[in-house]
Amino acid sequence: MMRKLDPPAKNNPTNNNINGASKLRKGLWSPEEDDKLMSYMLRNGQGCWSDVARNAGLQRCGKSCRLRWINYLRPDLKRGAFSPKEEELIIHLHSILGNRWSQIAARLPGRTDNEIKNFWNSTIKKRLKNSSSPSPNDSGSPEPKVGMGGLETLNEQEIKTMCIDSASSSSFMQGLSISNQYDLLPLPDVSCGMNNGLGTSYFHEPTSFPQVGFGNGYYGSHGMMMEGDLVGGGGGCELFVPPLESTNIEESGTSNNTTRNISDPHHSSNNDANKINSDNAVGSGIYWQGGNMKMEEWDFEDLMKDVTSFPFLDFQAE
DNA sequence: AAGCGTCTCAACCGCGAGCAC
DNA sequence: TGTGCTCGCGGTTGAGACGCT
Repeated sequence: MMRKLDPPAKNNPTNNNINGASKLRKGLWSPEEDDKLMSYMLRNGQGCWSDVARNAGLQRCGKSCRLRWINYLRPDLKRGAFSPKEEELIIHLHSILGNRWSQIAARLPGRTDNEIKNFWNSTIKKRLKNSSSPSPNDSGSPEPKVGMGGLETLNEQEIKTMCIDSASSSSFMQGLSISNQYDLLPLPDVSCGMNNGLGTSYFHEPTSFPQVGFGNGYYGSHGMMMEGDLVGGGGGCELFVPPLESTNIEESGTSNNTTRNISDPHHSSNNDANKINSDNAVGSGIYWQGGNMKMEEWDFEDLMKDVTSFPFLDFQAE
């Protein structure tokens, strides 16, 4: 459902202050603002959001720009209703993760945490409430419970495919960020994703993102950096299974202190770019979903250990 | 057609974490 | 160590769409 733009000065009093340097706009975004933000992001990629707001000529706070980009403008966003499979996956992931919407969104291609949160609160929550089996986790506690989401209707391959899609989608910003920061560098080699047989299932929507290379999102100085298991045969990168955030960094890499969030402007929007690449080139670096690697690895991993009936979890960190 | 209640979802708010100085 | 800045997250709000009477 698309909203109309705010009527002038009704619910958006700051509209009248659009020319006031100290007054920031609030409320719905106009198409012009969207254009500004979109073109800025396409040209420059993600950096410090307050700089984005300033440099793009927007009378918005950086936070608002970030939200708008992430939830609406990002080219890899999928639009439209949730498919039954997505729904099932959401239910299941929620049963594991609780209200960790960003974690759930990381596993759904082209979906945002906000979108999933809204969907849950408006649709699933109600449905589960009305059904005979109440929500397993309405309280938000990540208490592991399995088998209530009907996920058994998904076969293993379907689930894996969904997660693969998720990997490409959720790591979009990394590719964007890096390619921007490395303006002087060649575009990341995304041949793995784009030219090497990953096919349409990898990219839900063909992107029209001209200058920004992204694919699997795991880039290193030699083209890509991947963490997780490659499954399937031939072609090298035919299927990429993203690691769950619970992946144990120490176990996966050769170093436990080289992990860096490359989408983090504090780390990546400066001349360290090359250093990041070289420091973390293939073999040691693990980049996954904007630095969420640290996110409560302990408890999520514990939780995941308890979940045995969910096929796609088989490929989680060992 | 009008009124009203419900639903959806974009956007805001507040908080905590990480980082630089 | 303290302070300030920025980011990211989850919770909440509220306008508009929708459906029912």
